[in-house]
Amino acid sequence: MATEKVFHLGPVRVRVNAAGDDAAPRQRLSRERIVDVALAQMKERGYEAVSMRSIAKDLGTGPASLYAHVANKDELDQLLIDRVAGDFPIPEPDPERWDEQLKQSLLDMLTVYRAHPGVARATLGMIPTSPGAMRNAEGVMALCRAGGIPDQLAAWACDMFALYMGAVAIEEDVWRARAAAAGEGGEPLREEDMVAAVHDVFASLPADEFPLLRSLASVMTTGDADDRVGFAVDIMVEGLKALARREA
Amino acid sequence: MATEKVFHLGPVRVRVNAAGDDAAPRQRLSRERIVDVALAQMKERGYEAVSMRSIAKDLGTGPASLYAHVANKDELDQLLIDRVAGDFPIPEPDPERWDEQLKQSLLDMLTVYRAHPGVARATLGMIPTSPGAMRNAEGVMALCRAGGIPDQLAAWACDMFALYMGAVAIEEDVWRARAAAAGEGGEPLREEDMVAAVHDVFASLPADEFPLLRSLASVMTTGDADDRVGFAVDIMVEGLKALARREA
DNA sequence: ACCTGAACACCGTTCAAGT
DNA sequence: ACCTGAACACCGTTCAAGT
Repeated sequence: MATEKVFHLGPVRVRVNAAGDDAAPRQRLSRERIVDVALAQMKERGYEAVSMRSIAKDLGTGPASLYAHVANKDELDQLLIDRVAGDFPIPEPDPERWDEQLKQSLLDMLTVYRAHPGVARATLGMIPTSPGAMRNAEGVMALCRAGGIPDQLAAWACDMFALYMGAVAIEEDVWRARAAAAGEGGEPLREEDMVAAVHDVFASLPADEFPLLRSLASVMTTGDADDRVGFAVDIMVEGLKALARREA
Repeated sequence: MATEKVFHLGPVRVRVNAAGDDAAPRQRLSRERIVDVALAQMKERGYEAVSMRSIAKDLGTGPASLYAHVANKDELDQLLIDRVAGDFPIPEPDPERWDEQLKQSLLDMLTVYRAHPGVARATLGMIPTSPGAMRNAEGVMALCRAGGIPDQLAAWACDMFALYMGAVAIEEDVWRARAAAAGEGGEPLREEDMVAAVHDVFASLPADEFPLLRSLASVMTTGDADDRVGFAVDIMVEGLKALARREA
């Protein structure tokens, strides 16, 4: 509609992205702009809220227009992953402290996911062939080599690491979305309230059938997300070392 | 419509579930029957394919009718989990072989999920307060106690185990759904073909940026689902033992 | 109390038509 | 080649009305 050839319409030159545009900046569409909008919407309102239609609306067009640039929503999800996975940092392996480096790499994965809420959900069931995911896997394999981990163990560990860290990110995402949805018609529910609620569920379990959970209610609900993830990362890396020792 | 009071309509007694009914057995609705149909549909066609509407159709009614028995789809998902989680077997802890028992328990979780395809998807982001999940957690805690694992480690391990095993089940589910969808208009794609495809992706990576993945293409794609899960279970339990030793 | 039809506000995707 | 409007076949949920 608005082409670049329209000049001299009045006293001022018409600019395509004039500030008065009602949230519909008419540039040419592109995969890049579609991905930009999708990521922005996910960050703002969560994975579920992003649709072909919502993206199109923010771009000032209809959903059909997107299909000239992406085959379908699966491909769009793949593009989001590609974009985000490029942020994974990979360290130079140091045989003296490869295990600490590996733990840090895993935590970095989560940091990247957290910086792009919603994207982790798109990874479920995707075979991770994106360049970013590949670089990450190459980095993990290199660290394992530096630590003398047999290749087969390292390969399977790669798979496990990606699946677990992705699952954590997805779970956090679902939680955030739920909390936001609950807060839509009132104040958003606070994390400590939910923890307290879970604690009470444990504490009020029947003592005969659930003696441990009941008496350990506090222990079961101790620690925040970072504590739990830190523990899981420890378990995975220490477990990997233990298996490698056993194999040798 | 069809009530139990309709007798003597002809030579034979009218039975509510007469074989001639066109897939619409009109009994009274109930949470139980709704859950039955939902599970059956998930097993048949995967999580994505079951909706309030598809369930209602199989029950011979409209979607609105379901809302007299379940508050919404989230609650229905919770009911599915409750039903399935009841199948988790829990062993009597034996301090001599608690670790092997724990590994078996984790594999059992996956077996139950596999017997009810789609249900694992419903667990994402649910706080596992269902009786079945509770029994499972109690069982894991008891095994950890038998193994002398400190309570706090055991509690966090519970969380990690559930998240990882759920993630595996979900991933398998997504894969199955994708394979089935691809096979809708042709032959369903075989597992070995997909593995071969992934192998080729690794093998054709640029050698300068991905030396390890490229040369280890075979190692990266070795092993079936059970190999990978068995390895992960080993890592988690051995890692837990290692952390417990370090703490002592 | 339980069930229903019709409606509301959404989806992803396709397709003929426009420029 | 790129974009569009309109349509198709779906969603979850609500609500007034029926029995």
